[in-house]
Amino acid sequence: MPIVVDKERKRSEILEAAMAVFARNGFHRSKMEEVASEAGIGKGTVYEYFDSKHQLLQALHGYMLAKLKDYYSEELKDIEEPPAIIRGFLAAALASFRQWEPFFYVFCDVWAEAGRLEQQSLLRLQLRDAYKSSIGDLTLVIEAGVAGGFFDCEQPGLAAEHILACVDGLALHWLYDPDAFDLEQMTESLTRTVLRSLQ
Amino acid sequence: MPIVVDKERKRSEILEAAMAVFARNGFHRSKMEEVASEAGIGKGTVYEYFDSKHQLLQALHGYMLAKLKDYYSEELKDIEEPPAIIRGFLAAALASFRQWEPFFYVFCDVWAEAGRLEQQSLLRLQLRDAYKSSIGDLTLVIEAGVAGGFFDCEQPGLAAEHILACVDGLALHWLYDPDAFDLEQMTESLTRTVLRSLQ
DNA sequence: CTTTATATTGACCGGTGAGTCGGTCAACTG
DNA sequence: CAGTTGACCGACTCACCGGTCAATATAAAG
Repeated sequence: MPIVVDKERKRSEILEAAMAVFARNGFHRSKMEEVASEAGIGKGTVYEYFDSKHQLLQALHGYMLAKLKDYYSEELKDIEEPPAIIRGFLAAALASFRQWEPFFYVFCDVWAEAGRLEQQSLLRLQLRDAYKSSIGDLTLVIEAGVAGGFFDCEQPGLAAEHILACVDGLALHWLYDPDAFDLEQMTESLTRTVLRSLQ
Repeated sequence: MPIVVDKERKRSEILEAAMAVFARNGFHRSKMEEVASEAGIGKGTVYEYFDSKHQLLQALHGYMLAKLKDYYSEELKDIEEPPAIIRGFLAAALASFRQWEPFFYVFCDVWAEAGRLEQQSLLRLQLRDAYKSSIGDLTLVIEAGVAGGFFDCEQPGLAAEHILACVDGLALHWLYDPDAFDLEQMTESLTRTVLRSLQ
């Protein structure tokens, strides 16, 4: 057996490179050539790891979702009370805009892309699963808050959707006008608005 | 003078065709050829009216913003009380998802595109202006509500941003999972959430 | 009908970039 | 060392599409 390579490691390197390039130029303007050179390898090698440009985007999306999920788990792991979890979630979400900026550029491409694909395309399924799972988690937190007497909310599932939509919408705004966006102030005021809407 | 054509009318026809095609395929996958045939004219003619594909997108974006603005004015023109205006705005916004679906597909492309352009590019400026103007209008409504004793809100500007972000985020979700989206129920619950957050 | 100014067109050009493939080389084996 | 395997590469192919422009069509004017 010749040459032992850490396939998994190189795969990640390509994904990181793709993230940087896609975030910079947008998916459609990015060339596989550039992804390769960003990763410090030849174009042909990229095709050893991914079948096509589209499949690279899918893989990248999955990779990003997993990373984001880990990030949230880490940020929220020691928090117990529902209001504090909501507060922590919003703070983590908005903080992630700055810290993981490239993610959101790519997400925006994925959103635009996914809407045009078959209902059953992997990208769409990934998006839906991630969305449903976030909604589910948030809903549980709100329900716990209601049970604990912290909140008053008749439809926790819908409230969760509103909260998530708000965060996604703010991410969108951040992308095209980051300078007009005061993250600290926004975090504080958003927390107040959300908690107030849950009473 | 030979051949008199209604330039303005044909321009609109091309814009409507572009909207349909861009919404269907996404901006980057759309061909100028297809826009032309959708409009029932030759490719060359499109270039009599627009300098380039990118400029066509810019023009389309301006056209869409103007239409949306008219739509909102019309929907809200006879409403006086701030809570009713908020209610009407949310209803109109969500209803527009279904009614003007192609708009939002194109908006998503514009969002993804604009983030990669120069700060001073027309597309970004258009987006910013539209956003600021919507925020301004909403802020005035909230302030009027506070003055009239309907609302209690310390930072109307930020509350307005939250509301708009929520609507944009829901639009995004609608795009990739329209079936999971119950517009009527969402309108009602969103109105309740928003009004409650304003007390 | 001829002239003239304008409107329209689509064949064509040139640049581009996704994906391929034959060749190279490093590492391991016996 | 000779042989084998498979990771890596980048020059190449080829379909594609944005944009151009010479040719054509149209309609008003004379």
